Parts: sequence; structure tokens; C-alpha cells
Amino acid sequence: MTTRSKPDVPRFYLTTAIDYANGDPHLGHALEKIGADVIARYRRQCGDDVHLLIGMDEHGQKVQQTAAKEGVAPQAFTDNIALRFQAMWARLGISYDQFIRTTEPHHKTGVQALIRRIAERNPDDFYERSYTGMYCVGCEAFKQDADIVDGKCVLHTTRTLEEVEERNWFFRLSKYQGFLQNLLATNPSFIEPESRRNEILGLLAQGLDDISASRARLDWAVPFPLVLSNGETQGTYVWFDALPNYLTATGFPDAGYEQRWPADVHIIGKDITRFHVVIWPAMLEAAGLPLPKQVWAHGFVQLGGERFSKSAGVKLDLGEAIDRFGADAFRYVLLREVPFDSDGNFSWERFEERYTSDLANAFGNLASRAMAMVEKYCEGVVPAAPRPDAELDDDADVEAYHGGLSGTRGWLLHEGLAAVARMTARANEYVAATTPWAVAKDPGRVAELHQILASLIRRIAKQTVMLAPFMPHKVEAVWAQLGAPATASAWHLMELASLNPTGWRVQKGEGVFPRPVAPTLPSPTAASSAPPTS
RNA sequence: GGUCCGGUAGCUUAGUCGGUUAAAGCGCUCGACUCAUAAUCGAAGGAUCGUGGGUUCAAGUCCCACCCGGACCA
Repeated sequence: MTTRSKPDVPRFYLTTAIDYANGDPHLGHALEKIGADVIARYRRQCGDDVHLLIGMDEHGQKVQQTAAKEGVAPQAFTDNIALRFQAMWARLGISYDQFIRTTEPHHKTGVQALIRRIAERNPDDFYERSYTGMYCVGCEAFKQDADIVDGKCVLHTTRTLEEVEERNWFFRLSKYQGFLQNLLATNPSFIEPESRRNEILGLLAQGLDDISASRARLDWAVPFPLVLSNGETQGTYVWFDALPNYLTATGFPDAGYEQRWPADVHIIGKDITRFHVVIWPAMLEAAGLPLPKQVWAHGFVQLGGERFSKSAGVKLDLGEAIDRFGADAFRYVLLREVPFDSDGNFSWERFEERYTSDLANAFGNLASRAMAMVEKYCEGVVPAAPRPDAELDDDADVEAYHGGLSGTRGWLLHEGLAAVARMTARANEYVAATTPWAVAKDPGRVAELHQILASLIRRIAKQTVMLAPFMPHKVEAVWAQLGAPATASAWHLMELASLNPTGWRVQKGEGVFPRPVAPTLPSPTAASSAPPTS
């Protein structure tokens, strides 16, 4: 629909996992979306034509059952969930370009087109097979004996297992084992980080089983386009419905989808690596379609050291987290604390510590003190002055920043933030080393003073631009106070070296990152620090 | 049950092909400074590197077993 043609601009199509429409967005969802958004904003700020896809997985028995329990039609149910997710992404400042829902008519026809295309090109790839087993509705899967205790699935002890015999369409996944092994051998960066690749290599070495592609009794689903020999039409099984969203979002099978497909990177959680690195490439190969260039599996967030789970256990209210210091600060702390290539931890205590030390004390205060001195000693106008050699020390960190965000060595967003933090610390050290307030007392050292202050403002401006993908709103407040032209996010990230603050009229206003006020933690810290009673 | 990943100072982590006193940030303690958001700068303290064996002149770094956490598969 919006097939913008910018032939000379690199396109960058990144996707996130579609979220299952069975509950509200939580911390785990947020980490992935925020990370993907940072990458998208970074690429835009590097001049790319970015397309960020986010969406919902809305089919399946669980959705149908939950909707029934609440007495609403499944579509109405998922409509509501989708709105709640979209509202949350808006609050978090997720700059998605497209929001796909698997219940959209175009997605459904796209899935069917893909399946037909596979069947046409490789008639042997879909075949009928009957199967008998214990079916767990919670898992939406047949369970083996080892997972059954007292006749119930160990993961869903409140649900009753159903003995089911059914005839399904199967996909000949086993046929693609060699293809996939070759893919990972010749293109190791197809799945990163490396630990996840090793996992898949081990899995491939064990051999692949064919997988079910359709299911009986699956009413809330895309109708599987092939009819069984007994005349039955079944519902498309979850992964054959969900995975193609990345493709149908580009318009497939309609003309023009090739302008966006293949995706540059699928951002997913480590739990669904297998589906994206085994099943999805096999499906695409079977259909004779190009594969995505990369799959990136991020880790999980633990909450206060405990496992975070949507279905059982620990929860953190996203709205509360956002309200604490604002969406931007939450984005910053989350990505600074949680390595984007492995698991990380999050707690209210760390949140506050990180916010205070990095944003309020280091960066916020740096901006504050620098602007105060420009106002005090230079009537608020940044003086012209040559760049001191000391600033060259930042170059290595700028490089490290790009290394973390460009994807060339993986998507190490936390390393990008660490690099900026080092630059901030270096600027504060520079202030201490040059003591501009002392220099200002000596009329003979005006040139020196000007150089120090201009250098400080330039460093802050540089850091502000670099932080723009992470904190898109806060950063503009700083930018405005600096008196810099246009917006921070408009500044090309490859042209940081050309930042020249000469003549900017700074206006130190309210601190953009105020220190937290006294009784801070929403969790009962007071209670836990009190002496134990009884 | 199987495969894989992780277990390093109070907290979060870095430690390349095994090799001099195991590194950093935060927190804590002390000192300095006053431009600044009771911020900043400097210094000090703090780790028998999950446990137990083994290989080696030498192991956080390799091998085996076990314990704990996690993901996936059965």
C-alpha cells in the first residue's frame, strides 16, 4: 500500500515476533519492541528507509476459549487486545510502520497463497497422516507420556487432556534438514547470537521430524487451503499461520511485495528460535522464496532475580514502570541493564539506581552544569573555539556505539549505551580537570575558557544525538535547551564529527532528568528493611 | 530424561590462543572541589572466579562428575 520508492536509499525491513492475543503486554514484550524500535530509529537516523513491523497472533484454540469464557466473539476479543497492545506501544514510543494482525483478510489469503505455492512447487511436501494422542489445549499440542501426570499436562494441570485421533496435513520438514545445515554452514550469521546457532546445529544434527500443518477442531484459524481425502477442511496450524506474517505484511502474494521482502532481520525471543530458523526457512525454500537475511534471538528479562512468566508468576506492571520516570527513562534503563544478546535482570532498585547514576547525575547534571557556565560566563551564547585534542578520546566510543547498533557484530544495544555512558563520564572528568570556573576568574584566559565550554556543549550535543534512538523525546528537550538547530533525531548519526555548537543560544531550563524524590520505590522497601516481626 | 547456555567482589558484568599482583560500573568508606540536579572528581576497601576431582611447570580459562538457574527438545 505504502510502497515508497526511494531507489537510492537503502531499505531496512525489520520485524518483531507477533504477540499472542491472550493477555496484556508485559515486560518481556516490551523489551523486544523497545529493542527493535531502537534499531529502527538508529537506521532511520543513518538515512535508511526503515520499515518496522509489529503485530498480533490472533488465532488458535486458546484465544477462542478465552473469548468464549468472557462471552465475546473471538474477533471482538482480539480487537480489544490489539487495541491494548497498540496503546502500550504508543506509550512506549514504539515507532512501528505497520501493525499486522493475523485475522486480517489479507494475511489469511496470503497464508493460503503461500501454502498453495508450496504444494504446487513441491507436491510431495504436504501429505496426509493420521495421529492419535493426548491433546493439551493449553499447549495446543499433543503431549507425550513423559509430560503427563495424573492424566493431565504438567504445564497445564488445571486443564484436562483430550484423547484425540485425527488426520492432518503434514509438512515434510525432514526433507529440508540438509538445506538448513548447509544454510547455517555457509551463512553462519543467519542466526545470531552464536549460542543460539549452536543450539540449532545440535537440533539439526539430531534429525528433523515432519510437522503437522493443519489441525482438526481448529475453528478459529485460517482455513487450510488443501482438502483432505475424506473431504474435510481443517484449520491451519499455528506456525503456518503465524510465521508468514512477515511475508504477508509486505503484500504477498500481490505484485510489489519483493520491494520489501526479504526482511533484513527478524527480532525474536530465544524461545522461538527453532521456529524461525528451522520451520520458517524450510517453508520459504519450499515455496521458492528468498529467506530473511538474519534472525536475532534476544534473551529474557528476569524480574528481581525471579523468572518472569506471563502465565505463572512474577509480574511487573508496565504502566507503573513507565510512570516512574517516563517512557524514555524506562527504555534507557531496560536496554542498559538487559544485554540484548542474553538474559538480564530488572528490578525497581536497579531501575532507580541506573536512572539516578546515568541519567540524573552523570548526563543530566553534565548538561546542567555546562549550560549554566555558558549562561554565566558567555551570556548564553556558545563561543567559537577550536576543538581540544582531548575530545579525540571519544572517537573510540563513537565507534563502539556504532558497533553495538549497526548489527555488524550482532545487535548489542547495551554496548552502545555503555559507550555513550563512557563519553559522559569522560566529559565530567574533563570539567574537573580543566576547572572552567577557575579559568573564568582570569581575564587573560578567555580563549581557554571558550574552548572548554564549546567543547563541553559539543560533547553533550554529540551524546544527545547518539541517545536519540533510545530516548526519542527526552533527547529533544535537551536539544532545545542547547539551542541546537532542528531536532536531535534529524542529525545524521554518521555526521557527528561535524557538530559545531558555535553561536547556539543555550537556555538551561528545568532539568530533563530530575533526581528521584525521597520515598521512591513502589515496592514495599520500607517493610522489607524493617525488623522482622515474630 | 536429552541437548545447549550461564553460575567471577554486596549488585550487574568483562575476562581473547591456559601464563606476571583476576578488570570495570553501581553501591559502601575517606578525601578534594564548588560550575552543577546534596550533583562532580580522586582514592581506598571489597572475589579462596558454583562444588569436588583431574590434566599441566602454570587453570576463572582445558577434561570429568555433581549442584543451582535458564531455553529448547523428548
